[in-house]
Amino acid sequence: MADIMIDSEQGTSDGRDVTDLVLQDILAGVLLPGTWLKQIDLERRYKCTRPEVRRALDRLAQKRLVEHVPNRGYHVYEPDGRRAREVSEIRIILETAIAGTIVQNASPEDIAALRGLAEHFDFMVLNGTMLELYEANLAFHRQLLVLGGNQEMVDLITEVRQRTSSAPVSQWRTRARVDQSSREHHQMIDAIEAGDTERLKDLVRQHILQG
Amino acid sequence: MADIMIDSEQGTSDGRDVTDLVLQDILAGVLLPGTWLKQIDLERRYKCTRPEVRRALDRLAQKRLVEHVPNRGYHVYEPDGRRAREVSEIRIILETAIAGTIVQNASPEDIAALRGLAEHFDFMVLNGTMLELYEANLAFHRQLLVLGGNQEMVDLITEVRQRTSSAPVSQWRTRARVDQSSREHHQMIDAIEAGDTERLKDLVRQHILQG
DNA sequence: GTATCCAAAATTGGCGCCAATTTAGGATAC
DNA sequence: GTATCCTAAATTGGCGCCAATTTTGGATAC
Repeated sequence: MADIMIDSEQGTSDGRDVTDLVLQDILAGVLLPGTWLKQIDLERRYKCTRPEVRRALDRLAQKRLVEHVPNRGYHVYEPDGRRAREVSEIRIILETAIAGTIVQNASPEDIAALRGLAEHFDFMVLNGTMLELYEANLAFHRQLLVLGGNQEMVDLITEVRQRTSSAPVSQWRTRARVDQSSREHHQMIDAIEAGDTERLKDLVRQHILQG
Repeated sequence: MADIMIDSEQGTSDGRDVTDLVLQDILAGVLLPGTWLKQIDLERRYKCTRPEVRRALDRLAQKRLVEHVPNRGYHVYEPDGRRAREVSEIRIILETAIAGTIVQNASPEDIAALRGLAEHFDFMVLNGTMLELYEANLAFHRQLLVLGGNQEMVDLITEVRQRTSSAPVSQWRTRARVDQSSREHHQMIDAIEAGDTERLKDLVRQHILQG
């Protein structure tokens, strides 16, 4: 079993549990696809106990972000093109289906809030870490989806996005890709403001397929 | 904490893990909404160890079928009308979105297989336990969804259906409801055979809203 | 240099145990 | 009869430990 030494360490004292911390490191590209996650290494890395590590790994395995191999341990799943395509298809279906409701529901305050989040993303492009960028993107999209009025769908899409290793490092490989994401956020808001459901659908579709 | 004595017991020797067994009992209405699931009771019921119980409960909590209350334990979630409606909406969106692909992809062999599963459901109406009926229904719907060509969606919908306490006992309260489900299965197959996508969509919508 | 074997080291898996917390029931007061 | 308090019993939470399994690296043979 390959022995990957992990340098930086984070404790669990900030109220986030180990599952979140491991997930962050997967999404940030620190724990690369294929990496074996040794329980004793994770204990040291995240300054936590073995049972906490085990629970986190089991949860991530249930979400299929990591795979459990009995007696050998857990490793980060390799990217799977089929899964990524299928997830994108699901997202397009769901997110375009609620476009009309979003347009209908959006108040001026909602639109202002979305603008704020889109601008926060822009700020993070220039000033933030990759993870901060990812979280700003997620915050924007959650806020957008909330306008669809189906909380289960918001949670489901948020969760489904994590199912593939569409880590930030692979999602935004170039500055041009990041800038396109940024433009599309603003264009989505414009479409909502203009009450243009079809335009919003097109933008959502394009945005998801870009990633 | 209410003390619910559970009579029947099942071991884990048949290869299914405790998570599945608990889930079955929730779906079968044996473990009712609101029931506190005491770890030591589950150990006895399923003839397994505490760590196995804990893992199962954590997994079910992650799926939001049970709620974890720190230091008090886990209880089965009460039915939530909002969640059930939202889940139905999600299912309608997804399952009607792939209706066209299902119609396109279905070979005569596929249609025959679906007929077999629909007939199996009919058989279970007359001869099976509630749980067997539930599983026959699930098998039919999975097979139907597989024709949509998106494996992630099949798994997702299967999982999402479990998110609400749409237990068999509540889904099919009357024989009339069961019979309607049975008729609709066959009508869906007829629509697929006839290449009638719109008809299939209507039936899927009606079927989901009925439950 | 490559293949095989073996023993030590490393790691996983899971059990037992007990501290921490909650519940239940009896005693007491009003 | 109801409310409050207290204590024992019950239960949860989590740690330590060690058996089981795998990996690693050195020795040996070809």
